[in-house]
Amino acid sequence: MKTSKKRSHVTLQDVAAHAGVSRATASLVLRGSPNISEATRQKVLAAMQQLGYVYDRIAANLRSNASSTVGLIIMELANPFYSELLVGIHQELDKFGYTVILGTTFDSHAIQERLLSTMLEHRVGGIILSAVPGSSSEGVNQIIKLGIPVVLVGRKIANVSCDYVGIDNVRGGQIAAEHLIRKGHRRIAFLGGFSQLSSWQERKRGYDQAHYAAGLPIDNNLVVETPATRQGGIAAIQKVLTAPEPPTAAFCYNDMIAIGAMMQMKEMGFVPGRDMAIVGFDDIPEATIFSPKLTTVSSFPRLMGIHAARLLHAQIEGAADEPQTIILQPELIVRESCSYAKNQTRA
Amino acid sequence: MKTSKKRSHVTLQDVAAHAGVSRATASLVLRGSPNISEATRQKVLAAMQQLGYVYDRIAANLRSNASSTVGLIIMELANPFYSELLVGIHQELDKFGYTVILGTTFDSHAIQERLLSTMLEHRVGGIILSAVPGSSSEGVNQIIKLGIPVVLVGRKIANVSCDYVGIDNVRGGQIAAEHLIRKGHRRIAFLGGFSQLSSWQERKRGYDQAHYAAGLPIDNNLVVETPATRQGGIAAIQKVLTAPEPPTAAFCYNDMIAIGAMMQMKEMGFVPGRDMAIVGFDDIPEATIFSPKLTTVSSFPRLMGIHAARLLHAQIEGAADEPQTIILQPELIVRESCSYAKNQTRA
DNA sequence: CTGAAAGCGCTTACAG
DNA sequence: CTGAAAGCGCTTACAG
Repeated sequence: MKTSKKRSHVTLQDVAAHAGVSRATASLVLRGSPNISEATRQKVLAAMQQLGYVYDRIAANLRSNASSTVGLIIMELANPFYSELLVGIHQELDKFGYTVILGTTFDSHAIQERLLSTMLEHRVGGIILSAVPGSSSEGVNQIIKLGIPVVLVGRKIANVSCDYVGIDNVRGGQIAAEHLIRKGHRRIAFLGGFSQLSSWQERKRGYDQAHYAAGLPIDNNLVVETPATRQGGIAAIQKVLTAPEPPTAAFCYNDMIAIGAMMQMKEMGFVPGRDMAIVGFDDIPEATIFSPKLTTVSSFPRLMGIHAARLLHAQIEGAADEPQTIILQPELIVRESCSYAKNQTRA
Repeated sequence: MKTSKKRSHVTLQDVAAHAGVSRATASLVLRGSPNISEATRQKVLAAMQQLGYVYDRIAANLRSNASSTVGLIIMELANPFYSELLVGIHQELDKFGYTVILGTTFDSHAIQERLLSTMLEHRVGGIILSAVPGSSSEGVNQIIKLGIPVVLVGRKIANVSCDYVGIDNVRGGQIAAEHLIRKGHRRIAFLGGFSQLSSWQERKRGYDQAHYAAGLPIDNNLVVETPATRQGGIAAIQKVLTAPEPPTAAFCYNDMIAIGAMMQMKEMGFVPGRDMAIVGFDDIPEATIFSPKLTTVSSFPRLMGIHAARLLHAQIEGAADEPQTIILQPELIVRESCSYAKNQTRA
C-alpha cells in the first residue's frame, strides 16, 4: 500500500524516437506483428537494445484489458501438502506464461477476504483458491460474477458453482479403514482435523462406511478433532492413548498428524506400527523418511495442482463451458506403520 | 503472455457519476484525503458499495509511478529450507502491504534470466533473489542501475554491491566439524552440494579450519559433490561407504543430504549415528522427525527471510543509504546422529 | 507497410 | 472543499 518508487523510464516512445519511427510501429514490432518490414524491425530492435528498454506489461495489460497474473490462495506453506500443490500449480501456470501472486490464509476468514480483494485490485486473470473452512459462498460468487475465473482446490464451498479439483475423500477414508480392518483391528481412532472441513466429513464418511460394511460399531470417543499439524497429532494420540479403552489403530486426517502421533508414541515409550497401527493421508515426502515408514493414502497434491492450473487456463482462454469437476482417485500406499492387531485391545 | 480476459468494469468514473461528483473527488475519498467534506465522502462510499466498485491498483500504480509488488526468486519449493525462507519473507512483506510474485529457478540460469525480466515487466517494487550459483553480476547490476532495489539472500554474487542476508557459513562449517572432532572422529567426509556455491566454499573453509586447528589432515577423497537433495545424499554416502577407507563421520552440506544419506545407510544395513556420525545444516523440520534425530547446524531460514524483507522494505522506502549485510550466526543443534568414534576407522 | 489519435483507469497539480 | 485537464506507458482501429 505504502509503496512507491522512482523509476528510470525508457519508454516505447523513446525507442520509437531513437529508431525514427512512430510509437505505434514500435509497439507492433514489440508484439511481433507480421506486417512490419524487416528493415524497420531491425532498427527498432536495435534501439531497444541500446536504450535498455524494458517492456511495461502492466501498462500494456491495462490498455488491452488483459492480465498475465493468476492469484493463488492456500492455507500455509509449512504443510508439504501445500508446497507440493503449489509446485504443481506453479509449474503448469508457468508453461502458459502466467505470473503467480501468492497468498496464505492460515485458515483465517479475514485474511482470505483481504487476499481476495488484493488480488482483484491487482487485476489477476483468475484465482486458484483452497478456501478457509466454512467460507461463505458470497465472496467467491461475487468474483465469479465479475467475470474472474475461479477454481477451487481441495476444499469445496457450498452453493458455489465453479471448477473444482479434489480427491475422492470418501473413498480415501474407506480404503484406509478397510486396510486397518483387514489387519484385524476393530477399534480404530479417527485422529485430527476439524469436522467443519468438507474433506474431513468425507474421509469420516468413508471410515464409517468401511465400519458398516464390516459390521463394526463406531465409537465416537475415538474421533478427536485437532489442528491438522504435527502438534495436533501429538495432542490427539495423547488423548486416545490415555483413554480407558484405547484403540489398536488410528486413521489420521493427514500425514502431518500421523507423524506427530508417531513421534509422540515414541516419546511415550510405544512403538508406532506395532503398539498401534497408523495410517495417514496425503503421502507427503516426510511419510517416507519416518521410521516406521508411514502407510498412507496418497492424494497426489502435485497432480491436483496441475489439474487446477489447466482448468483455470481453459477458463481464462474462454474455452470452458460448464463448471468442471475433477476428482482424483486416492491410492493406498502400504509401508510399515500398520502391523496386524494382536488382540481385541492393546496389551 | 497469451492471457486475456473481459472485465466487467465499474470505474471510478462510474462511481463519481453515481455520487454526483467529479472523478478527482472520488479519487480523493478513495485515498482518504482529509480535505473532503464528510457529506460527499459518505455519498461516494455509498456509491462504491452499491456499484460493487473494485479499485484498480494497477492503474493507480501506473499513474503515480508506484508499485505494490515484490518479486521473490528462489531455487525450488521442495526443499523445506526454501519453504521456510519463503514463509519468513512472505509474512514480513505482508505486514508492509506488498504482494509477492513468486518464481523458482531450479538453478537454471536461463530461467533466472526469464524470471528477472518478467518481474521487471510487471513493475515490481523490488526483488529478493536467491541466485543461481555462478550468476553473473551483469543481470543484477543492470536491475540495480534501473533503480529497482535488490536483496540477495543465502547466495552471494561476486561484484554485485547490494543488500545481502546470509548465514556465517564458515563458522557453521567450523562448529560442525569441531563437534565431530570432539567426538573423536578423524576422518570426516564433506558430503553434497556443489563447489561453485559460495555457501559451499564457505562451509568447506570452516570445515578445513577446524581440521587445521586440530592438526588433522584433509583428505579430498572424502569430499563428494552432488545435488543438494535427498537423492544427492544417497549417492554421496554410497560413494563414501564403498571407498577403500571409509570415514567415521560426515558433515553434510545440508539437511536434505544428511537425511538422504541416513536413509541410504539404513538401506545398506548400517545404523546412522552409530556406524557413522552425521551432522547436517539448516535445521529443517524433517531433522527432528528422522530416527535418529539429526544433529545439525541451524541456519534460521525463517529469520533470514524476515531480515531480507525488512532490508528490501527499507530500500524501497528510500530509507537505505549504503548496501547492508546481515550475517546470522549459526547454532549447533545437538540431537542424536553423532556418536563417539569407536576407533580410527569403522569396524 | 507506417502514422495520428483516442483511450485503458487512475492521480495530481492547478484553479476556483 | 471540488472540478477540468493533463498524463502514466501502452494498444488498437483507422487512414493513408
